[in-house]
Amino acid sequence: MFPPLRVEPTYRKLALAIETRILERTLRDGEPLPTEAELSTQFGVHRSTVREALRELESSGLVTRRRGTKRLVVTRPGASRIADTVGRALSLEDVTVLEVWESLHLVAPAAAANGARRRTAADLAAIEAAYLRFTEDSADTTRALVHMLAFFRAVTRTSGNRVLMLTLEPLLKLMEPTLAQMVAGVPQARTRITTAQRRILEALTARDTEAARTWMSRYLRDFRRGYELANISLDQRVAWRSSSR
Amino acid sequence: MFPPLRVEPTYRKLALAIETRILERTLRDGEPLPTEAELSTQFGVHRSTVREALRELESSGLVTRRRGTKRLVVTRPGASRIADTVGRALSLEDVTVLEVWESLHLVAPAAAANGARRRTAADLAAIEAAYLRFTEDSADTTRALVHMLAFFRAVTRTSGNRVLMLTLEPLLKLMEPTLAQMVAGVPQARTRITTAQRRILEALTARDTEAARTWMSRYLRDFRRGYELANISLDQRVAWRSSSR
DNA sequence: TTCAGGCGGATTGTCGGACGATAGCGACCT
DNA sequence: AGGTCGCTATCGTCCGACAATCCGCCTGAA
Repeated sequence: MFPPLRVEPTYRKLALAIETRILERTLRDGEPLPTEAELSTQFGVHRSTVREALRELESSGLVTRRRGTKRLVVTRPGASRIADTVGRALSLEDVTVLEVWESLHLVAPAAAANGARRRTAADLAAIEAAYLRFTEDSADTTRALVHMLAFFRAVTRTSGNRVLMLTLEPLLKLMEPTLAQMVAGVPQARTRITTAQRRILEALTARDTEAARTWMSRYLRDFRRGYELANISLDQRVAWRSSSR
Repeated sequence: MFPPLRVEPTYRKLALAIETRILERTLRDGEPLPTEAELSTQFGVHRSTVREALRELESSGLVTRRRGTKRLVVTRPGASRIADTVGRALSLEDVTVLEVWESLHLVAPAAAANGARRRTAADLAAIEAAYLRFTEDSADTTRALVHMLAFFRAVTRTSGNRVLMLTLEPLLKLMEPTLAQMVAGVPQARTRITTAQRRILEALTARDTEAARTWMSRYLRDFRRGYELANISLDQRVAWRSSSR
């Protein structure tokens, strides 16, 4: 018996070849890719084929085009791109708000606890900045939302674990719409959020692991309570709008 | 002041248009995409342009080609594709084994605890199957590894949280190489793994939330210990080989 | 010297068309 | 009914062209 031999089309081989170069750092972050014509002659294939390969790489975020520029440059697929990919996948799986909330409730308190040990002064400053911005802008739901998310990110960053950060991002993006609904619909939410954020900040400042964990957990449980008050079902599927990027 | 207007190339608009149709379920999972020529005339663009858009969708896993077939069909980007994407990103971020281990140590025990409440008989059967296969094949490192991962997946599935499952997958993929090294290098690992897996299985059977959490946590701490014994540094970057898929 | 502006070449985006390979499908034969 | 053959549609790749525009260079003015 022979293994089913699979013939990959040229554009895929090409994409894989370039991807490999990027993964092994032969092509490094920020470096411009060769021009299409150059790749075309180097690999001995037609430019159309090269372009198909490039679209593949572009879509996976390994190369991007800086705004208003022509050449493609090598990039690392950042958190926001991953969030898009994962968010889309989760939304297609009909994942519910509850599942996302559960996951957030798993990640964030742990991150906070970790952060309480490792946080630096700079970390604290970033968190406080987000906190302050929230208190200032809490009237405007849209802005408030942005600052809430920033708070989560800042706290998670203190954990020093990039996997957590990358995991967090899609969760936030998926929570965003319902969260906005909740904040808009529950007047008392803003003060509760402020309190919780302050407590978390204090705990991190004091390097109090357990307090950080507890308050973050409480914070998130409050979300859940807010959902009930705002009459938002946790069983609804997460919303998703594909970002044009 | 005008907002910097961004002109998207046609292939991107096209990809976005089709993606939208998929996201909103106008094009459903399993359905074949129209042919390139058809799309070309429908959208009034050249076939090359269509193809570039298709490569983009293909790369993001929204459409795939079944083996030995011509037409592209609409698909949901499954766990393994997400794992690829995330794994690649993490590896490019120079994430360390420790960070991945930490994340796994965060997700898996929680999943087990959740699972202890919700697990069905079928879940248990799946877990036991993985467990038994491991005990049988534990001599062969490669096979043993596969069964270990299957065990994780099965346990996580009981949590009923698809976000966790999707989160787990890249972690496992990233742990795999070092895990293999560890299992191969530490003889006593196999019995310890067997014990831990049995305990976890028992806890899930008994619906004992805390025992499930504890044993899963212990199991993972054992990994860490095994790493030390096998002289594998937790500070090394995770390995990654791009899968041709 | 330095900076604004203008010019030309290089590069990308899109198009028209062509052609071989082969998957899919139906007709045909047994 | 089951299997085989051959046609056609569709994909993969290529050739070449052309407009838009980004980029770098050169020039002229302050």
